[in-house]
Amino acid sequence: MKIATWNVNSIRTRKDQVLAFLAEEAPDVVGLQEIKVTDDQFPAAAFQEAGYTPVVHGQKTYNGVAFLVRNDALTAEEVVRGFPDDGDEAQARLIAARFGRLRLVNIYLPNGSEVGSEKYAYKLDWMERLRNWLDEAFDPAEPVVLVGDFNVATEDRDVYDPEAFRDRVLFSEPEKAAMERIRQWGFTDCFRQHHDEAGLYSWWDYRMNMFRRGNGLRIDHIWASEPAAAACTACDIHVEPRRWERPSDHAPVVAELDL
DNA sequence: ATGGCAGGTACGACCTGA
Repeated sequence: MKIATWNVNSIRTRKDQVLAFLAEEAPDVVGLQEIKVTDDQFPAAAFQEAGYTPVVHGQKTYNGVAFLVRNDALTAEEVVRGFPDDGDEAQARLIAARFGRLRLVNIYLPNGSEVGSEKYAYKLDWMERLRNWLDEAFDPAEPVVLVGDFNVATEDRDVYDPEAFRDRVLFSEPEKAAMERIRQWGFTDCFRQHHDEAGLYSWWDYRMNMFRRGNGLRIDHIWASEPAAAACTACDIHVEPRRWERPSDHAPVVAELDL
């Protein structure tokens, strides 16, 4: 099973790029983040024509997550949109579904804005809620995969200038500790099963030619529970789409699982 | 210390991202 995750920074703007990615990679399922549309505004017909069914948890202007599910491979069952205690006004940042034996969770973790800000507190709280919900809803002895834009870089080798980011948002100690607590639910970072090098990134700021200069962060992740991690034969960041015209600032991450 | 680029909203200037 080929699983991908991609923060597209608007599905309407990135529709053709996502279609090109589907045509090239033929993933079985893709977790999208920052679709920035309500469910009814998602360009579903174009993806259906390409053989993929969108399963959407949308929101106007900000956030929004979705799966694209290859019709001839998988069907989404037991779809979950948001945390069980989310109110009607909640930000659309989580969608989960069962695909056969596999439970797949797709998240757009809050950015946090600035250490010490209200949004930063919201981020840390959201991470704690995620861990608590994982405890309630899933069993780490089963195949569970968590994908998405985590908005946290966990190690120095995932940051182009660790000293500049030290104690700043995306790389602060409380964020890393909250991330570690989620990992301890029972996850392994699929990417680090297959790559040890520093300097492999999934996001580059649009400004200051950061991509051309090779200055990025690895904040988009595919984490797997023990049985899913044991089945992971490859995990790679696809840098090419970041070179395309009008790119997302994030690159897709792709994992192959022998499930 | 700040803004730098990009998308959305709504059509002018601001909010958010990371």
